[in-house]
Amino acid sequence: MAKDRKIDVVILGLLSHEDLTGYDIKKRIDGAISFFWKGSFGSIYPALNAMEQAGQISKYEADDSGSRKKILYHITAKGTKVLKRWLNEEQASNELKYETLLKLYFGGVEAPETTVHNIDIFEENIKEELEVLKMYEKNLKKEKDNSDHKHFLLTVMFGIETYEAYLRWCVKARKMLKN
Amino acid sequence: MAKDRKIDVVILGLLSHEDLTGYDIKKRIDGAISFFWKGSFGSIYPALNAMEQAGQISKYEADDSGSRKKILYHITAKGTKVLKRWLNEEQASNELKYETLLKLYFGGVEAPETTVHNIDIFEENIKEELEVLKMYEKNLKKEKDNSDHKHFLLTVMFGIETYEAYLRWCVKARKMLKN
DNA sequence: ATCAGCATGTAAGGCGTTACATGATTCA
DNA sequence: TGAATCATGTAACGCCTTACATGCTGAT
Repeated sequence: MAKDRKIDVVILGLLSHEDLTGYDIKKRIDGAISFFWKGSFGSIYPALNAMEQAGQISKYEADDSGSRKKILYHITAKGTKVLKRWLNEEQASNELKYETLLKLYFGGVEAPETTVHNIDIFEENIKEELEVLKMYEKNLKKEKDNSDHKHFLLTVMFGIETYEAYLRWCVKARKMLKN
Repeated sequence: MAKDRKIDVVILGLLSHEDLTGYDIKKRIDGAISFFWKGSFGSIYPALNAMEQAGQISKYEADDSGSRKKILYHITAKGTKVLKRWLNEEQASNELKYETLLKLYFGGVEAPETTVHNIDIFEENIKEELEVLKMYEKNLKKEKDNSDHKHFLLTVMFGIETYEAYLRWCVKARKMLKN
């Protein structure tokens, strides 16, 4: 794996469940993963080529009843090893980049209403995202508990727990700003 | 401000309170801000030059009782305008990049103990950081409540609220993984 | 004397986004 | 017929980190 290119393990992780096209991978990333990780086509396709060169994944064209070209990727034994090695590494970088908090921190140079307004917007967005996560949770709880679903559910629960904490904080913060 | 270079507003925000050297700015970023924003010398010094060229900040050498060179930066009226404009922009990018959650999401390919171990490590780190935040909170609550301290306190409270949510989740998650 | 911390900066290079370019298929 | 979605990729460019380079100051 290229030193710090984490998109690699995202791809390997997704391919460990099923063969996918680059386009599929993008869709998966935009789904339940999106709240803690992002990825664009501009990073996915080059990574797929590099990883195939490195022998971590293999590609084949879908013999899908004629029609258009569609390149499916499959994880190799080498790729699985890379994925497992990463899972067993202790260090993990966890970073928050919250512009809302930055605006809050420096909010003293403007009127309190400005800060309150920024909190309102943040709250709106979080409420929307929370709804989405709760929908994911509902769907995951319906399914029979195989090992993978349990893991997916845990990340969703993480999201719900933290977003609810955010919302509690919004209420407190507004109260404090209005004295 | 260069289109997406957010370090600019961090610098402007810090300079809106007091004149600082590049080195000071780095220290401030590594303090209470660090849990929701990062910045290195390699981004700070070039940004300072660019912003001075743009007239958002001005520099002068400290006439500080002889001794070594020390360049202090001061925010200009133009810089203040940029800062305020940013504070009043509605859009704000808030992103989480949590490798721990990625490892959790793909944890199904390894033994549950691996995932539990990753959660343990995460929990340890959060506990440590929570202690630091609580110390900040204690200090901020001691100080007389001027407008700035209120804003600083709110970001710290955000951190505490979310970190406590993380810790609650850790307990739940471990329980679920051990059945 | 030596080491940690103060202080400023540059260079290389990686990562990733946005925008562009292209074209097929499906559905209304 | 036209729009949305499927599908693959490239190019330009910007941001930022890491590592390097340099030297002073203050404390032990």
